Order: sequence, then C-alpha cells, then structure tokens
Amino acid sequence: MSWNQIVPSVSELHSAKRRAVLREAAQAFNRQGYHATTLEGVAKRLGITKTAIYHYFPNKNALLKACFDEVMDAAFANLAEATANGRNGREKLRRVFAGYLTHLLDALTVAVVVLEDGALAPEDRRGAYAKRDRFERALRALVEEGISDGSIVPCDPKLVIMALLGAVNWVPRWYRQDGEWSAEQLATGMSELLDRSISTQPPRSLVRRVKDIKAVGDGARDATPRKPAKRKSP
Amino acid sequence: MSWNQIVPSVSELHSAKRRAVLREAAQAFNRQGYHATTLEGVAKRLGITKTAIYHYFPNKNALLKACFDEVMDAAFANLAEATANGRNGREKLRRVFAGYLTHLLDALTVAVVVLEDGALAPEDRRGAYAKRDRFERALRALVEEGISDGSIVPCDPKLVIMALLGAVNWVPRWYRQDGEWSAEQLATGMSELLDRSISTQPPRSLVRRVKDIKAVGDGARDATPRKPAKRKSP
Amino acid sequence: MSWNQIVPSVSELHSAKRRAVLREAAQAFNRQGYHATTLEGVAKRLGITKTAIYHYFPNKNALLKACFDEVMDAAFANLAEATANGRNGREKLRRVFAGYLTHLLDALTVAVVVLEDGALAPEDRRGAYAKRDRFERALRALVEEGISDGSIVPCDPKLVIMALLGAVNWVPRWYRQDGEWSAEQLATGMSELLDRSISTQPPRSLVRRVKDIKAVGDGARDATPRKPAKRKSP
Amino acid sequence: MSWNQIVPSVSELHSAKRRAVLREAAQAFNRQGYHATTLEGVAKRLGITKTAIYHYFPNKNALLKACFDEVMDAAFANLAEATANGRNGREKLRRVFAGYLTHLLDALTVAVVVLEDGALAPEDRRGAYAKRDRFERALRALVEEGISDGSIVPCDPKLVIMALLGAVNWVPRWYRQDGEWSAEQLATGMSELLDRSISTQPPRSLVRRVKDIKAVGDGARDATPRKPAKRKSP
DNA sequence: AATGAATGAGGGTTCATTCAT
DNA sequence: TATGAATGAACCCTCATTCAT
Repeated sequence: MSWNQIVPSVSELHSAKRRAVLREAAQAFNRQGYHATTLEGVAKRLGITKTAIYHYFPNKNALLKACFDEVMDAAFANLAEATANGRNGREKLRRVFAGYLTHLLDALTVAVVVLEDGALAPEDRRGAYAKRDRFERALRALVEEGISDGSIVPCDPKLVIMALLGAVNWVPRWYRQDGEWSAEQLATGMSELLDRSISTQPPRSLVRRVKDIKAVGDGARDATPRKPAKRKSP
Repeated sequence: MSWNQIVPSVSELHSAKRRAVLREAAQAFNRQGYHATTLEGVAKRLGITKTAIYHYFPNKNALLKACFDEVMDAAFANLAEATANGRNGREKLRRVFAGYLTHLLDALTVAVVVLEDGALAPEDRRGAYAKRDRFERALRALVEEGISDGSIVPCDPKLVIMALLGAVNWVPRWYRQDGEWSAEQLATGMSELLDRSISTQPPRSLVRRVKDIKAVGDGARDATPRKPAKRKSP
Repeated sequence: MSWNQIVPSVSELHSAKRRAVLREAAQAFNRQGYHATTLEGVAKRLGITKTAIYHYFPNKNALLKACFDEVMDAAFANLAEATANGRNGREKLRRVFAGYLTHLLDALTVAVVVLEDGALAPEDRRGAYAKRDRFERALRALVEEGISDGSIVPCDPKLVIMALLGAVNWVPRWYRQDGEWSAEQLATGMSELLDRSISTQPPRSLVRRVKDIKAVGDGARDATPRKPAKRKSP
Repeated sequence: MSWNQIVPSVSELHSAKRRAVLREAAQAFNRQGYHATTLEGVAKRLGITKTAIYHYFPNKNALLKACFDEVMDAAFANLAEATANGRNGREKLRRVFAGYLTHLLDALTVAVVVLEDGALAPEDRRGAYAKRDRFERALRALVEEGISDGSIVPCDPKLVIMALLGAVNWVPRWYRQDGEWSAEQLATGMSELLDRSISTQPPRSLVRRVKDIKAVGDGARDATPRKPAKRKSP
C-alpha cells in the first residue's frame, strides 16, 4: 500500500476507533456505573451513533469485559514486575499498587470496572472472577511474604488486601483529571499511605526522631519522595 | 388493651415492615448497585409483591435517599462522639471510622449507598452532597488537627480522607455476614489498618522491638485489642 | 324508633353518604374526565378513605353509571314536563334545555358524564346508549314538530340537536360556581342563545325595531327576562 | 438522484410517518379522551409497535401538545383571515368558526384536544392556556364589535363564546367521516346555526315572510347557501 | 361501617439490540 | 462503515379492587 506509514492502514484505523470507544465507555462506567451508562450517551460523547459502537464490540457487556480484562492484564503485568524487582513483601506490594494506580489514573486507560464485576454476563463472570481471585491471592501471598520477612506488620492478609483494594479502586470515581492533583501526585500520596498502613517501619517523621538512637528503616520506603506539584493545565 | 408491650401495636408493625423493606433494598443496593436493583427482586426476597413496597416508600429513589440519610446520620453521630471523647486528631479519626464501620456492618442497617450518590433524584442530590461534603470536611479537619498535635503524619488531608473512605465504603460490597469474620473482628482489623496508615507512632510490632530503648506510643492505640472470634451463627 | 324524625335513620344516613360520594365523584368526572379521576382523590376530598367508597358503590364504573342515569332521568323528566306544557316545538325544546341546564348547574347534582359515555362498562353501555338515543330522538322529534308548526327554522334536526347538546354539555367543564355568573343567569343566557339559534322569530332587538310595522313573535320567548345578578356567596 | 420528486426523500418519509402517528393519536384522543388512550392502541392501529412512536415524539404528552398547538395555530390563522375579510363583527365571527370547524373536520387533521387541556404537562399548560385564552379573548372582542356595529344581538360575550365553542369543540367526538354528512355540509349547517344564535337579523325564513313589507338583513349572511350534498365515499 | 394492607393488571418509558439501506 | 428505523424485554409506577381486622 502506498501512503506508507503515513496514512494509517484500515485495520489501524479500526483498532484506533475501537480503543476510543472503549475509553469513553470505561470513563462512563467509572463515573456512573455500568447500569447507569447508556450506549447512546457514550456514542453521543464520541460524536457517533449508538449503532456504530456495534461495529467494534458485539454488545454492551463486551465493553465491560474488555475493561475488566485490560485492568487485570495490567494488574498481572505489575505483579510480575513487582515480584521480580521488589526486595521484600512490602516493597513488592507497594510496587504492585503503585503500578496499578498509575494505570487506573492514566487518562488513556480503561478502568475500575472492578466495582462492577457483578454486571458481567454469566458466561464471562466465572473467568473474570477466577482471574480476579488469582490476583487477590497473589497479593495476599505478598502480604504473607512480607509478614515472614518482617517488612509487613502481622495482620490478616485477606482483610488487608480488601481494604487496600477498596482505597485504590475507589479512586476513579472521585478523581478528576482537571482537579487539584496530578495523577503522579495522587499515585505517590496514595502509595505512601498504603505503605504506612502495613509497614513495620515507623513513619518517616518518627524515624527522624528515632534515628539518632538507632538506625531503623529499610531505605527503600523513601524511594518516592513527594515531588513538587507538576499541575496539568486546567 | 392487654397484650401490653408484647403484641406490637399497629404503627409498630408498620415501621417494622418499613424497616425490613429498607434493609432488604439497602443490601441489594450494596451488592448490585442502585440501577441493577429491581423492586421486583427486593419484594420477592421479602416474600411480598412489588407494589406492597409502595406502602412504605413513595418510590425507588426514596429508598436510596433513606439509605443515604441513615448513613449520614450515623456518620455525624459518630463524629460528635469522637470529637467529644478522642484525645487527639488521630484518635478522634479512629473513633469516627470505627463507629462508621460498625454501623455499615450492622446487619440491621442500611448501608453504603454512598457509592451510589449519583443516582439520587436531582432534588435530593443537592442536600445529600452538602451533607456528605460537610462530613468529609469535618474529617479533613480532624486530620489537620492530628497533624498539628503530632498524632498524624504530615500528609494531604483530602487525599487521606478519600483513601480511607474508599477502603471503608467498599466493605459492604464484599463483606458477607456468613463469612469468615464477625463484624467486630472486621471493624477492629480495619481500624488498626487505617490507624497505622496515618499514625506518627511506630506500629505495635516495631514498638515492641524498640521499647527497650525508649518508650514510644500513646497507649490509647492499643485500647482495642484483637478479641477472640465471636462468630455469629450463619 | 325514638328520636323520631330528628335523628336520621340508619338507612337515611347511608343514602345521604352515598349521595355525597356520588356528587363528589361527579364533580371530579366533570372537571377531569372519568379516567383522570381517581377514587383516592374523590375520597380525600370527602375526608374518607378510598375503600369506604366501596360501601356505597360496587366499583368506579358504577359511579359513572349512576351519574349517567341521574342525568338521563332528569332529562326525561324535563322532556315530559316540556312536552306537556310547551305550546309549540320550539318552546318545548327550550323548556327541555332550560331544565336540563338547571339540573347540570345545580351544585347538588351529578353531571355531564354524557361526555364520558365511552367509559361505561360494556354491559352498561348498551342500555345507556339506548336511553341517550331515545332522548336525542325525542329532541329531534321536537325539532321536527317545531319546523312543522313554524316555530323552528327549517334545518337538519339531528345536526341541530348535537350542536345544542354540545353547547350545553360543555358547560360543566368550564362553569365555576364561584365565578362570574350565578347558575340562574347562566341558564337564562344559554337558553336565550339556544332559542335564537333555531327560532323563526326575529331576535328581540330586531322585534323592537320591526314591531311598529307588524306584530311578530310569540310572546312566550320573552318569558325569561334577564334578572339582576343574585350572586352566591363565595 | 433520480426518482426525483416521485420517491419521497428520507426526511419526507420521516415527517410523513410522524404526521400519521399524530393523526392516529389525535383521533383516539378525540374519541376516547387522552387518559383512556393507550400508546399501545395507537400503535396497533398503525401496524407498528408502541416503542416506534418514540421515534417521532418524546412521550405521550408531546402528542397532546402537538395536537393542541396545531389546533391553536389553525385557530389563529382563521382569526387573522376573518378579521381581515369580515365586514362586521358577526361575519368575522362566522368566518372564524367556519374555518375552525373545517379544520376540525378535516380528516387529515389533528383535533379537538381542546377538551383535554387539563391533561397537558404542567410545563406546557401555562403556555397552552395563555394561547387559548388569547384566542377566546379575541373571539369575545369580535362579539363586542358585533354588538357595537349592530350585527350581533346584545349579549354577554363571554357566555356566548363558551357556548359556541362548546357546540363546535364537541363535534369531533360525535362526527363520523363515514356518516350521514360530508364535512362541508356539517360545517355549513353548524355555521348557519351559530350565526342565527347571535344575529340581529331575522332568520331567512322569516325574512322571506317579512321582506315584502320592509327590506331587512345585510345580504352577507346568505353568502353560504346550502349546497347539494356532495357525499364522500364511505 | 371503616380502615390499612396487599394485590394484579396495565400503561409509559428506557434501552440494548437487530435490520435494511 | 455507518445510520435511522424498529423491536421486545424489562422496569417503575398507578390504581381499582379485595381481604382481614
């Protein structure tokens, strides 16, 4: 084909549009929930018609499933990265959540349809639940690892994971891109908070007060110092 | 009339039924979300007909509003109690969340429709949002107080409150009464977690390791030791 | 029975209440139409409950039928009187309409459910239609009589009757008791108008201008001069 | 594109269908009243489904409003024409009513939903009432004009207008296209009747009897002589 | 006689989905 | 590829009616 590289191929165009549809739908799902979202509304915001969506997805539920899959894919990718590079349970966990959060906050990304898992079609649900459970189990394993290696405070891993996921999954419903924080700032702030909630290390402020007596802390926990706000344009 | 105090009066019966309807609806809202909940389903689970519900609530949205109001009432009650009795910002905050959580987990109670605020009728929304914002502002003030009095680690109060609320409000969607934990255990576990996430004090486990050197901690924070599971009957 | 004549008997009470229900329902039917009228509304205005109505009428449609019957009874009564006392077709017709109108305007009376004949139950409809048709036929006969005796202008009796009934039956929908006219004034004004519309006699004002030349008119037509307003209290 | 002018364009098709829906609904409203009319029924008679209607009108009430608007538009058009061309109050009035009636009787037209004004949505009602009141006021002004110029008998304009409107608006409820009269005949007959009811001129039959003595009448009133029936096919 | 509770039928409306163009 | 038309399922809600008290 001529126009090489310049004019996008037909299939490129198709997947670009598909992607746009998915993004728009995901944002709607995040904001209003699956059932309150209408295809009409999604289409209108894209400047297309409702039926055009059906060229890219077989039905509404497929949009949800695609969201779910993407989130889970990102989750497992983060998990792999974190497991490979983290030095102890807590650090691994922090890496997972930081990556997960960054993914959620990325405007381009599909999002926390995790909240809407119940809306999946029965045939998709089993697989989705299995994936999600696998992810949660992996996270729990990291907690246990952290408890073992002393980086995480003794606790119930299941409860902790649900709590942290609650905090994280909730973000897309209240975070506004044009709001007070940049995505980066938010991710950092949340990560610190989550980290503190399970760390065996005293919080930084305390560390400073105690360090004269005895060196405490693993250093790694200060790896993400608060950066000055790099606010996006409104 | 005899049967005094024993046989419930007519109006008592009415409000008991009303309460039952509200509870059932709330559970459905929590599990599936507002829009995915059908009055038919709620009625069926109560063994009544759809229209019977209309004897107790004028419409579906009124159920949502009633949920919301109840949650907020409990929230403010906790806030008052905590403000009066807490000794510092962090302790106050912990009391608020502990009470809030207990309320959410109470089987008798209506629940976290907070997640579904967008589904409120336009005329109710303004008031509901105002109430909710007032509550969140109060929580943020507690965080600031805690930062000032040194009980809470320096942080962005807004972000912290949203994170903690996310963790807490998410609970009713995954907590099962007949599950692994009693409500009390859950409340305790969550409280400890939330508390750790903002505390300037080193975590208990660390404290033990450090206490030989220097006494640290405010004592109060161990006021709620993990009790042996008092599991409810399924 | 004691309390003779003073305390009304049980059955008197019953029929008085029945009457009250019928009146209220009739007014609602007149104002809003049968289908837009709810028994709840009728009951509320009477200060009773919806179910109480069922002590006096077996169902909503029976109220409509009762209205209809009453109107038709009055109509036939007027017809008899008018036929007996009127001196010619036109005069008879005028008497019928005047009486009919008076009945419609009587606050105590049930009313123009004629407009809602289609809402009657199928089993009642046949009878009701028969009655109504009989009445309309009688009116047409009067028109024909009037044409024959020269008191009514040549015209299509059917059309004329429908037109006059339209004008008359429409009254209850716009007439307000607390409005500008007394019932009497309205009845008089309408009668004059209806009369003029079919009369072979020149209108009064013309008569005055012509009477110098030749005596015209039947005298009877001036039998109901406009009286000064005797307004009812609000 | 070929088929020019012959095959209707897409948008023409749309508005033709819209028109068909409106007509069918209007007929139902006229026959049974607004509340007794179901969209299901309207659709069935059109051979479509209930929901198809929603492609052309946002809801049931919009159908009513469209009817109302069309009637009022025709009313004002007639008013303008009559005011411009009528020679005196009575003649103007007659022209208005004749035109109005013709419109009502036109099979293609939407009709006398005037009777159902109370069923309009609250937000539409104010405007509709204002329009209707403006029309009625204009008619009353014509009556007053007629009284002043001697063409109309002294009377209460308000009462007269309500009576005449009653007679006219009632027509669509009983007139059947496949009945005894053509629309033209009916319009003529009704017009004569209405005219007689307010005219200062002696009726034609009387005129003939009197004219030997003195010439009376304005000539114009005989402008619409009864034409021989031109019956439409059933 | 009167009531509150409850029901079932039915109507308006929304919305995902299909079809023909 | 994209659209407008059309459909059917489902839901909320109203209301006449019945029943037990």
